[in-house]
Order: sequence, then C-alpha cells, then structure tokens
Amino acid sequence: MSEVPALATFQPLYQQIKTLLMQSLESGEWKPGEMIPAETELALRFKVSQGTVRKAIDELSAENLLIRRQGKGTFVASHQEPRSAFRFLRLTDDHGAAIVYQSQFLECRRLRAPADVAKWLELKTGDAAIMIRRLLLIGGSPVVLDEIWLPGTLFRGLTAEKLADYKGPMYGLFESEYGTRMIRADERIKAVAADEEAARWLKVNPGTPLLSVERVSFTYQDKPVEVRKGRYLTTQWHYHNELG
Amino acid sequence: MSEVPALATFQPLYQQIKTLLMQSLESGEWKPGEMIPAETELALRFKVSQGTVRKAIDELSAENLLIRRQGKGTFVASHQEPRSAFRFLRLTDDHGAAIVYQSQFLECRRLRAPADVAKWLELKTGDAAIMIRRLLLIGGSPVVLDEIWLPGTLFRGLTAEKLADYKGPMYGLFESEYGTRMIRADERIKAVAADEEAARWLKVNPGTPLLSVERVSFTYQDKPVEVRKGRYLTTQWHYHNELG
DNA sequence: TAGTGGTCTAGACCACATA
DNA sequence: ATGTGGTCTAGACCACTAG
Repeated sequence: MSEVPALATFQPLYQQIKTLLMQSLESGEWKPGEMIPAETELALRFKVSQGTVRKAIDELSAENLLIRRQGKGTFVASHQEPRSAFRFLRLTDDHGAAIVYQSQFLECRRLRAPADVAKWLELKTGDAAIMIRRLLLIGGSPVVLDEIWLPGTLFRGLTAEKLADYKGPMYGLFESEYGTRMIRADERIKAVAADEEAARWLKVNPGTPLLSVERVSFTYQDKPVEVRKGRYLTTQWHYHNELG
Repeated sequence: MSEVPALATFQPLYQQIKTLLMQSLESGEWKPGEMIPAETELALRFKVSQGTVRKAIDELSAENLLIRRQGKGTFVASHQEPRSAFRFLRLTDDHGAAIVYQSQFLECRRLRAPADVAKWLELKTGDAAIMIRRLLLIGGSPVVLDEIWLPGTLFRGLTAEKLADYKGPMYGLFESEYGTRMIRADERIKAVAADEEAARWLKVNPGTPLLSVERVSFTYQDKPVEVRKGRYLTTQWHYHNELG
C-alpha cells in the first residue's frame, strides 16, 4: 500500500489564522491604535477554538504588531503611542539620563532614486523618490544627521511643511497619513570619519569619528519602504543593543 | 465581610515551573547539550498538566536557554553548538560572504580589577580579575581587537595556553571548563579614533575611525560575569542589527 | 513501533479594567 | 456586574525521529 506523503504545504491552523489576521491589519480593517475583536469573537468568526486564536495573537504580539492589555482588549500597535514611538531609535545617554528629541527638517525633495536606493527599495533607478534630510537634537545639541529615502508612489504630497507641523514621531505620520506602517528594520553600523557636511551640521571637526547607521525598513509582506542613512555623534551618547 | 486582598506576590504556575527549571539548569542537573526530561515526565514531577510545563519551556526556549527539537526532545542550549556558537558576534561581511573567524590570543593575565571593570562586574576595585587580549582575524586580516575582563574567582587557572588550545568559541570553553554560561549581554556602541595600539594590531593608521563595542555579559540571575571592550574595523564588514 | 514535541479542543476559573 | 485577556486542565490526535 502506498502512503499519502506528508505534504510540504502543511500549516498549523493557528498559522493560517495568523495570516488572516495580518491581512485584516494590512487592509486597514483594524487601524493602528484601534481594538480588534475579542478572542472569543474571532474564534467564532474563524470557527476554531479560542486557544487557537490565542496562539496566533500571541505571535503577532511578540512581533509587535498587536498589543495585549489585560482586562481591556487587544490593540493594533501604533508608532504614535509612547510605548513604541521611538522603538527603532537605539540612542541612549551614556549616563542613563532621559532623552528628549527635537527634529529639525533641513530638506524634503522629490527626486529620482539613485541606484543604491532603488536597489534597496526594489525600485528602478530613476523612479520617483522622496528625500528628506533632518537633524535630531538633544537638549539643543545636534546629535543625528539623517538622509531618508521613501518610494515616491507611497508618499505623494509629503512636504517639509507637513513634516515640521506634525506632532510626534515621523513613523506616526507615515502610518496615519500615508497608510504605511513600519514593522521591522535592518541596520548596518560602521565607524566613519565626518565629511564636511556632517561636520557642519553636527558642529564637529571634519574627520571626527561618527557612527554610520544605514537602515532599511519594511512594512507588511517584508516590503522595503524606507532607506535611511544616519550619522550619529557618539561622544555623549551611544547606540545600545541587547543580545539574547 | 472582608475580602482577601489580591496579593502582589501572585505568580502563575508556569512561571513557578520556569523558575524551577532554571534552578535545575543553573545547578547543572542538566548540562549544556544534554536532553532534559520529556514534558510529560516533568508534568508528573511537578504535578501540573503538560500544557503548563509546555508554556514554561516555551519561554525558556524563546530566551535561548533551551532548544526544542521535534521528535527528539528538549535540550540545554550550548555555545559549542554551531547554532549558537557566534550568537553574540554581530559582525557581517558587507557583501554577505560567509565569515570564518580565527582567534589570536595576545595576552592573558591575572590582575587587579580597575575601577570601571569592578563596577560592571560587581566586584571591589582591586579584586582579582583575568584580562585577556585577543585579535579576531577574517581570512588572515585582523578585524577585531578585544580586551576581555573576567572575575578571577570564577575562572581560576585560565591561561593563554588553554585559550589557544581550545577548539571552538571561547564561550564554549567558559561553559564546559568553568561552568559559567553566558546568557545575554548588553552592548554600547560608539565611533572612536584608533589609538596607537589598536592601529598597530589592526594594521591601520592611528586616527582611523573604529567601532567601539563595550559588552557586559550576564549568566543566570542576571549576574554580570564578563566585560569586553572591542575595537572593530568596519571598512569591509559591519555590525548588523535587526529591529523588531 | 515507540517516544518526543506540536497542535487543537472545550471548558472552568482567575485577574484586571471599567461602568 | 460585565467583558476582556490570562491561566490551567485533560485528553485526543498529528508530525517528526529513530531503532
């Protein structure tokens, strides 16, 4: 007798539920900050037990897509909430002092994507892109100089004015005004010497060692939607990382 | 009628089980690389359901203390296994090439802990400590210069010879020969200019920007057991980090 | 074939937040 | 008092590994 071979396509039920939940998130059925239906209700909708829904939500919660609050409900994570506002910025004061950032936007232009940016964003060289340059200040001192590239199609109408007017983190603006939510990012860190321009903005001598932080951010489906090239001044601050 | 107040000491059963499991790990009842008893057996031992044991193991597995292998069993994680051998080293080739490291030990001495090291290791200034200096090479080129400090009491008899003779990652030696297992670590990253000594070993000019990576590693109970000051040459390699 | 972890269920009850 | 997520159980069955 021939056996039915185990199909490579086997997927646990809770994984399928997880996929369905992610689709609802991506489609905007539940928006950032909103509460999603109760576990029991989702169990009814999907015709599975509560435990199965629970496991799916557990994973989405571990991936920072959902936030559980006992007694209240489960909510769609948002970059506008303090909990995850500066989740991607790993800069810390050397002595543990609280850090309050201030943004200063230097430039916001619509350009054609250069080759390296196009590659990271999975565009064609020359496609429309938006380039933002800004300075992050701590207590009035410039600390980070960022050059940010976004796909032009996703961020039509983004201007320096809108950036400057918005209260809260930039990723909060991106998710509420442009429907693009940053979920995860990869960073490549190097030590480099400050060039003339970075030196000018960061008020240091050219040649001063700076941290070069190149970030590619992804939204749902692992789609790259932002490239960011940062220069960090690390005399009084450092990039903090936890290894598990 | 007065109600019994909810005690602040409430702890879920699975958390208590988790603590018991960690105690068995710390005491060496199950050693790195060994298999721990089956879930059903642990459930019997602790007089709880399998699901409760399961949740405890789930968390320990997420923290990289245990490794589950379906069909085989659950094993104590070990720095000697390829999976977690270089888990704490985040250096990556710029073009994604595979990296093969080679260690060159420059120095291993028993000294009195300087103030800053003592503070991180929770020792008293002047307590016995071991200082190791070593070079990491990739394809024959020096890339990382490390200065490593360990508490003298935990690593009696550690010599340059033992370090050089050992095959495999240093943390593997620490866990098998000295019974100290590194579980997690904090890193502080800055950009600095190469001093004379770093420049000599890394074969660059003094003043070249280098990554300064200061690490404090912890074993069970969040006890600090290693301080490491690294200088990374990041011309052809970078420190890679994933933000979730 | 036997043993292990992995999935799924149904139901009971607890802890927390809010009205 | 009600609704939410959080815990715990007991049992059935599936998928993977190895002898």
